[in-house]
Amino acid sequence: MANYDLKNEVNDKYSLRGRVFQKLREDILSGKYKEHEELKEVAIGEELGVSRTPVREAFRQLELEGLIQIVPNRGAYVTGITAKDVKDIYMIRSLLEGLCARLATEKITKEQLEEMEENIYLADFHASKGHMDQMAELDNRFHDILYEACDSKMLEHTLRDYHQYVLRVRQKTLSTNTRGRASNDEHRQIMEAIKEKDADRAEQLANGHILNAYENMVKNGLYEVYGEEAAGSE
Amino acid sequence: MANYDLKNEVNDKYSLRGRVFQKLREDILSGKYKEHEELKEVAIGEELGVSRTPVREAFRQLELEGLIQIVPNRGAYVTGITAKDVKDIYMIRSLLEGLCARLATEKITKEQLEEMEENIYLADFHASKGHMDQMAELDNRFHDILYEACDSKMLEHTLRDYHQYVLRVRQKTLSTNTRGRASNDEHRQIMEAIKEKDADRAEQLANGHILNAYENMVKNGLYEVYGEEAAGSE
DNA sequence: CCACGTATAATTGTATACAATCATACCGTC
DNA sequence: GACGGTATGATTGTATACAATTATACGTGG
Repeated sequence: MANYDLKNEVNDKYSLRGRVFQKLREDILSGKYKEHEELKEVAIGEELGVSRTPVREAFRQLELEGLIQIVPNRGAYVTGITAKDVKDIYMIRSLLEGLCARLATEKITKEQLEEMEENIYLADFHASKGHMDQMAELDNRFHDILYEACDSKMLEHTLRDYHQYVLRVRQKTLSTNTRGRASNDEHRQIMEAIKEKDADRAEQLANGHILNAYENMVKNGLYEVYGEEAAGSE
Repeated sequence: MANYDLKNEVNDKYSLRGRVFQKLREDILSGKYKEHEELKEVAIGEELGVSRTPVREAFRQLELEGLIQIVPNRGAYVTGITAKDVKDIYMIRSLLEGLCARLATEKITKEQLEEMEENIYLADFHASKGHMDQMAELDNRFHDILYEACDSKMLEHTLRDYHQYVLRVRQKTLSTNTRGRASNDEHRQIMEAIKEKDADRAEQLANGHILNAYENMVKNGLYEVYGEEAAGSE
């Protein structure tokens, strides 16, 4: 559980610790540091041109974010995500995104609804052009809007955490054109339910949307991305 | 999102940082440090007989746990929880404890089931004697068993986080004898559903159990505990 | 050749020194 | 007297020095 004040995300940009934190998070999520790789304080410090102190503090944060694991007097290791973890996260997310959509039905602002509409419209365009990077970007943004719209700091934060967490795995999942289109269609349906103030339907759709994303991911070879361990773990 | 390896809870006992972290968490949860109170690195350090370094690292962790908020170059302040936050947490927990109970129906071990049974039996005894401290303890433990039983590291961790978080507020909520008994009865029902492998019923019961706990809390004056801000915030 | 123990190197844990930032109080000016 | 600026103190941010712990390599004895 982390960082309930989003302002700190801004703050983090202005301290060395914050920059180290963000950099390491990005590098772990992007796969630069692989699972079980050891992160050494001095090495990271030298690479970023800072001393051990901010690095250590960043480590402590990364540990609580679940991205690394610190073994006392030994070191910090990039956390392994098992296939079961991923499955569990999607189960949890399914429920919570449903709740989020339900709450958003009541609380969403006109501006947020408009941005959603634009997002979906744009995604249609990029889908037709096969622009996969933009599709992924828009997909992320759609969910972000939903998280904001539910007007619950707690829920928003939890969902962001999970969403960010699975990005490690998702990576190229959306890169099949068919899923990109289907996903965007589901976004549209969710938006329409919200627009029509049908909270139950919005919840159900958001629920299914996450489960579909998971199904698709499994079908398209999550197991190749997170090789041996993930496949073998359950 | 935090500390996915529970071994670290053990580790924490053996480092200064870990001890500082635990001590501060306890003190915040118990109310020794009140909302918006400023925590100063040197003061805490002197009080615990350690230097600023472990204190700072503990601060970073507490921030990610949502217990304090760090303002750069200013200081660390105990986080305020609004009434809406509490409500949202209970909504989220309701869903997730339901999921947890459902999963536990499949995965629970014989030993866990036995401990549950014992827990409920003991709670009956203490309820009849009016031992409120023991009741609270057993209540916590019941949920812990459930979290373990679902056999999902991710879900277990998330639920623990939230559970711990609301302890700040809950404090004396269980101290009405009537809720203590009712709560334990609900525990029994959940356990029986799990025993009979009725996952749907277990989920539904766990769902309701959390919502009931919330209802009761509101009725019994959450607003007195978390005075002005909590009451005014929504 | 293997097992065990010791020495050494590498790494983390902690303390402290110094730099940067922010709040406060004081003083001068209008 | 009010406003604004500067100086001073307090507090956090960062770097570095030192202590403790752990892993590795080597050598010795069996």
